[in-house]
Amino acid sequence: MSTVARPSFKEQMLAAREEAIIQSVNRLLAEKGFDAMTVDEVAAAVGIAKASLYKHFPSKEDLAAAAMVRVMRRAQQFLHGIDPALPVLEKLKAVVRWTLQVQLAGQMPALPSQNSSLRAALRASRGYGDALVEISDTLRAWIEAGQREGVLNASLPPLAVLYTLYARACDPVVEFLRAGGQPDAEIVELVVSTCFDGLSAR
Amino acid sequence: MSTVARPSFKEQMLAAREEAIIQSVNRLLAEKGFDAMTVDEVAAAVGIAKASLYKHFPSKEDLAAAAMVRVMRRAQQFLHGIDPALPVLEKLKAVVRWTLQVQLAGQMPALPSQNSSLRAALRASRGYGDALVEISDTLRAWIEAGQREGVLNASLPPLAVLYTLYARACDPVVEFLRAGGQPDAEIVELVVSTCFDGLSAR
DNA sequence: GTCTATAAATAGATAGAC
DNA sequence: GTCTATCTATTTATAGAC
Repeated sequence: MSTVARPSFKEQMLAAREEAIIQSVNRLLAEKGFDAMTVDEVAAAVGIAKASLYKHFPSKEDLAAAAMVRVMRRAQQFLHGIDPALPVLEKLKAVVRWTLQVQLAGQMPALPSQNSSLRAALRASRGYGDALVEISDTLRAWIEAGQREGVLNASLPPLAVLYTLYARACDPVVEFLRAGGQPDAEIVELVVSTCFDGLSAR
Repeated sequence: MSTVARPSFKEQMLAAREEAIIQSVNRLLAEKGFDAMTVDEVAAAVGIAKASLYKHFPSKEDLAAAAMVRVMRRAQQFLHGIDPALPVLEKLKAVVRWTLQVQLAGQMPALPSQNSSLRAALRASRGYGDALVEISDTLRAWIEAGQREGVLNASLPPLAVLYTLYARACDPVVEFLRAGGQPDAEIVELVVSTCFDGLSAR
């Protein structure tokens, strides 16, 4: 189809506009979270009228879901770009480093609170669920390999390891350390270190 | 003063009512966070009219701040009740276990988003700031002792350890693991284990 | 202090012209 | 598609009777 092979000028403009919208939403979701973010703020940040926003996205939930889907796709891209020859431990650390950098860049949307309307929208979103499943499958395979190889603690359920890695992606310790004046590069290494090596002496 | 030595009946009723309010606020803050919590919900949960709430607390921010101050005071009480003879590592693990149990009980208020009106109220609150300082001083002393004794990783800045412990108190991994069907007791031990021993094999 | 009723502001979402 | 103007519901907060 020609629309895939060569998007028309109008389609390119549309896509660019929607990308700009999603970027603003992403930043606001990271700053204040879904509940405190207002559609008026989004419109002001993008520089268009609120009614125009609603021509692109039918609701505030869809707006936020689109931003979260984009983050998930970026994560997928990052996973695909990891050198398969790397040791699994290095792969997993690279993933954590990436999520920390996204956080430090103010681009990691805050977790929606339980029973939020956003949660429902995400569950209904094909793109979000599919990406989450693919990412989880990839990470789980690495985790299980790491446990077989003896580089990861084999007494932990793989699911617990997976969730622990996910939790680092929205770890408030990043915000605490930044407020404490730590440089970004040190924050990344401190969190990677405490995540994989723990607080106890080795 | 007799009001301290023997509170009148009316004062006792007032305190009990305010305690009931704060408990409802605490639960709602844990469930939905400050922004998604409404004063109407609080009034409905307590079973009184909204206007009566405002006779006790002058604003939604004060309502939430009171709940968070109560959590901090509970934490102080827990710290004071820890056996001083325990090894520092056990003291710190006990603190983390306590915060995890508060989370699992649905009693840990969600962190207010940055630049929130609640943040400002907390900064202005004497009770909150004082409790936070006292708790931090106690924990910092234990952390530094642990590093001197060689039971804690001495290459980590004490502040980073402190913030890591604080972050466990609102760690989303608890919610993930619970959704994954783990029993509460296992969640506590998994998080304590990953926090102090890390994900890598030892 | 507790209530009912209401104010005042703001939220998400739409109408309709261009 | 973008805009201005507006609707409707909700939210924080208050007035005023008891």
